[in-house]
Amino acid sequence: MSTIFDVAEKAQVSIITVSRLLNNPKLVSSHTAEKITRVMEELNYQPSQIARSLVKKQTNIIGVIMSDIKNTFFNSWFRVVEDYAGKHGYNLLLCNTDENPAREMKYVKLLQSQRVDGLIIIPCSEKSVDYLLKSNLNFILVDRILCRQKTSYVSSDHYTGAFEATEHLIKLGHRKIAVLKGGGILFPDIERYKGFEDAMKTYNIDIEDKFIINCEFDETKGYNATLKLMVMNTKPTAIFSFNSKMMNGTIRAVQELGLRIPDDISLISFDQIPGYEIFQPKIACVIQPVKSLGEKAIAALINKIKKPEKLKRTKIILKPELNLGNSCKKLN
Amino acid sequence: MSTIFDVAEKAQVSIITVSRLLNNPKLVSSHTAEKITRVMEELNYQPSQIARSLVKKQTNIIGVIMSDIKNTFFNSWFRVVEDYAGKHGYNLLLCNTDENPAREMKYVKLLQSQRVDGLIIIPCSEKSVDYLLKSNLNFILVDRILCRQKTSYVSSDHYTGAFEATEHLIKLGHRKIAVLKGGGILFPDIERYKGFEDAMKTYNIDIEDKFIINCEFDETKGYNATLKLMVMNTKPTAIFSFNSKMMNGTIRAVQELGLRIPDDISLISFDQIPGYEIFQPKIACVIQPVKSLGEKAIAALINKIKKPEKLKRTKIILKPELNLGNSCKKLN
DNA sequence: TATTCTAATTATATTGATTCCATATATATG
DNA sequence: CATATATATGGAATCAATATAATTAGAATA
Repeated sequence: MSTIFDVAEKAQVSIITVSRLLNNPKLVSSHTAEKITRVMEELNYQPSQIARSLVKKQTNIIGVIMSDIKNTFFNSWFRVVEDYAGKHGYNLLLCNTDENPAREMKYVKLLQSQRVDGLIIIPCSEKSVDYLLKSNLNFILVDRILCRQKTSYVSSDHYTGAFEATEHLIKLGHRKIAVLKGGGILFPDIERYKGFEDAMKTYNIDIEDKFIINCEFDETKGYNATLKLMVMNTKPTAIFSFNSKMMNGTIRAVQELGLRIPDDISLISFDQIPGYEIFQPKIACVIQPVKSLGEKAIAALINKIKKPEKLKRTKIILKPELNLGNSCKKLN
Repeated sequence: MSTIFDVAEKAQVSIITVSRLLNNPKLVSSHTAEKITRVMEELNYQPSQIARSLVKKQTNIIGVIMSDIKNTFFNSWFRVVEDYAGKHGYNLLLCNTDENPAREMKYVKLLQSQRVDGLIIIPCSEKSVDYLLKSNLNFILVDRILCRQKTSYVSSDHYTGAFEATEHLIKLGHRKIAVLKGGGILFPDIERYKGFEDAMKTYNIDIEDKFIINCEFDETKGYNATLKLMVMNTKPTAIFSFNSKMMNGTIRAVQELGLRIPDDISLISFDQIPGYEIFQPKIACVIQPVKSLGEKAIAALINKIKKPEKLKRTKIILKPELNLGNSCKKLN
């Protein structure tokens, strides 16, 4: 790989002149500029971002830490972030944690070591966020609000999303509503359950413990839970899943049992299931504002990077949308 | 952000001792090591990969250029690559081109500028590959073989995949087979069409021009093409789509027309459609060996980075698998 | 003609690490 | 006791760029 020295030597100028042509071409005479440009092309020269970053203390790289890019919600979100970042001259180092706190911490330190200009993180552990707060890295949380008093964040209103989904079922006459939830550790999980709980309370409906199942956002566990639910003496009339993976499991189970949707069981879920556009019935779902979640987060982060003196925290909560589909039956 | 100087000063040692502790701890006395470690924790010190990279001429970053991470095939593949790379100490800079050659070229130069140790690319343009060949960057092509005589690559056997899919239809008695293909520019598209063509020739079946439609791998175009196909005087009995997006469009169209799969029309596609596991009927498909495509590519690349003297090119072609599903009808 | 100004170019220091070589101290060997 | 060896530490150069300040040359002004 050729360096600025090689270019300078071959063009018979000093390295500063080459550097200046790259950074402030107006200050170089057109004759010299032409000569240098020719040499740069001959040598296939690309300036080293490494050396540049060392002096400038700025890498033009933003780190992205998330759970799993295979998840439709996350990869749609990521593309929004990438496109926006690209337009502003930033590139993205992508790290998937699989909700593993140790892996998350490892990645945080690694990105700090890489001297990324900033960090967008969909965190799974408070420990990494604490660490980030101690470091002086610019970062913004997405989807999951932790250390609420100190951090910048952009998130969906999980509470309201769940409240409205539950209310929708209640207004259709459902009383026996089962919930497939996570382990109660992640922020969205907690908020969603609160939303469900409050909706039930608002309409004076008792929550039956046996209908509330921790499936850890896992497809197979959703499948098993559904099988169990549907052989109970008093079955639920509706199942509310806290993500699309568990809903996938539910649909498989329901089909295996030969039940019809929504005639035998009503279904509603957070996030669109894959294949939503194609298959019948369309499963009702709470849709998160992916585009805004991406754009507002990356915009706020870049803003923070460029104007570090402006210290106001970003606190954005976006309302999700309820998509009714045709998987919920009106009970008489 | 504190530096090695800060640590050295506070611990009252020289910077080399600090550096040595990080790189070869055995050479530092336990007493000094302890002292330095304490200071590093106090200062929240993480060594600068930037400075390190400058001296070592090695960044531990691998660039990944692909079409679109939203596509299931690509994101599954990416995770395989990331997990393997992570285990070997590499991080990934991800770049999505949306099949835009200009964007691809921009990213190639950018990654060269970032001095990535290597590059995995699912290319859309021969120009970028030519440029890479002129540069001395380590790189490997995935899925799409370009400049075959000079490059390293890992790809599916698109030809055989398409041949076998076509043969499957033929053996079920289909003669009027429609094909939804791309623009005939991308390598997999060309190979797949050859496979289809050769299968038809092998069984002495004429290919009808009106059944071969360029849908540019686009869902809406697949939808429109299907609508058109199904109102022809002589309709096809089967549709073979070259990717899952166009198949999505086909399914939507077929459902809108009130046709049953496979009774009224048989369907087969490259790649699994989203929701494959859940919905009936299961659409027959050619499944590419995602895991191998990822692992073999990243393994070969890392090998090349670590042993640059070993100059043998990697040339791997992996056979895809035919998944029969229940979307193809046997004609009598 | 001397002086001032502007445009074009360059010398030197700096960034945060590693590498290579040198040195100091302590212990072992003859 | 002198010398050899091992262990622990440090000095200076280096990597490829930019920043800051300095210098040179030519044109404009007094």
